[in-house]
Amino acid sequence: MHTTMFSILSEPNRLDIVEVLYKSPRTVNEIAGLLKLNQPQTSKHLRVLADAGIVEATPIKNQRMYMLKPDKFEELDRWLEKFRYMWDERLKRLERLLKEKKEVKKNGRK
Amino acid sequence: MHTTMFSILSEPNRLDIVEVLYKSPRTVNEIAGLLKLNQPQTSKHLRVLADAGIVEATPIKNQRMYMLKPDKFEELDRWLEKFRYMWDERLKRLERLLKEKKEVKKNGRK
DNA sequence: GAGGCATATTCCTGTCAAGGCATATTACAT
DNA sequence: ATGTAATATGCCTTGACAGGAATATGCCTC
Repeated sequence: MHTTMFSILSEPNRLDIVEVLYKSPRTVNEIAGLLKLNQPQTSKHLRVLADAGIVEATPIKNQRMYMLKPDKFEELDRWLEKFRYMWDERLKRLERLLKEKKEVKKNGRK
Repeated sequence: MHTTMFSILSEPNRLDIVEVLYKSPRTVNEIAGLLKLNQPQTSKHLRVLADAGIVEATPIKNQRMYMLKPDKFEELDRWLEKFRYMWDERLKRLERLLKEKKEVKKNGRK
């Protein structure tokens, strides 16, 4: 279900975290510092993100390095694929082409 | 901001509405019927979707025909673009290629 | 193994948004 | 103009969830 992905990213701070991690992996305190969040809330958001598989952590020394996991984004991308027909010009051209062919057929039958 | 798009689609019934409208435009009652929602909540959800520009209605007789608007989906798609590097194999191949070129350069300098 | 950072968890509180139900509005037909 | 079907809005209650502050846990270093 995509609703979980959506609801998780609908929280502005979490979206910001994703935008930060998209540039490079970060520790909790780095994230908190960059986004001016308190450490506890940062940890909480990261927990939510991690539970959803959007993010993963690898321990390094005393700290935890968080980074994005591709899977959920890929999933979302595949879902969006369905709607691409609405604006994809190549597809529109294809449609026009098919229409023309139909016309030709019609005229041919006359 | 994409948070609005996300928060709107995080509501399961609204996502369902989008999935229905993706197949074809529908009137309010049709949607309510298909998804077994009460008419008032359906109207409310449609209002939210319309206010966000995800959906638009055209009056036809006594009813309102709702359909998807491409813009927001396109926007979302462009946003996702940024993350595509994470799984897109073509890009990974490209990266490898660039790396190889670097190596060649290095060796050439020796 | 004690002290010190880095991170995680808990409890509390307030806010916000969805559902249910009643009702209002609009557009059409006659 | 009045009745009627289609849709929209208002009000209320309830549940979910984010932030704040305090505290707990984990993991190094010495």
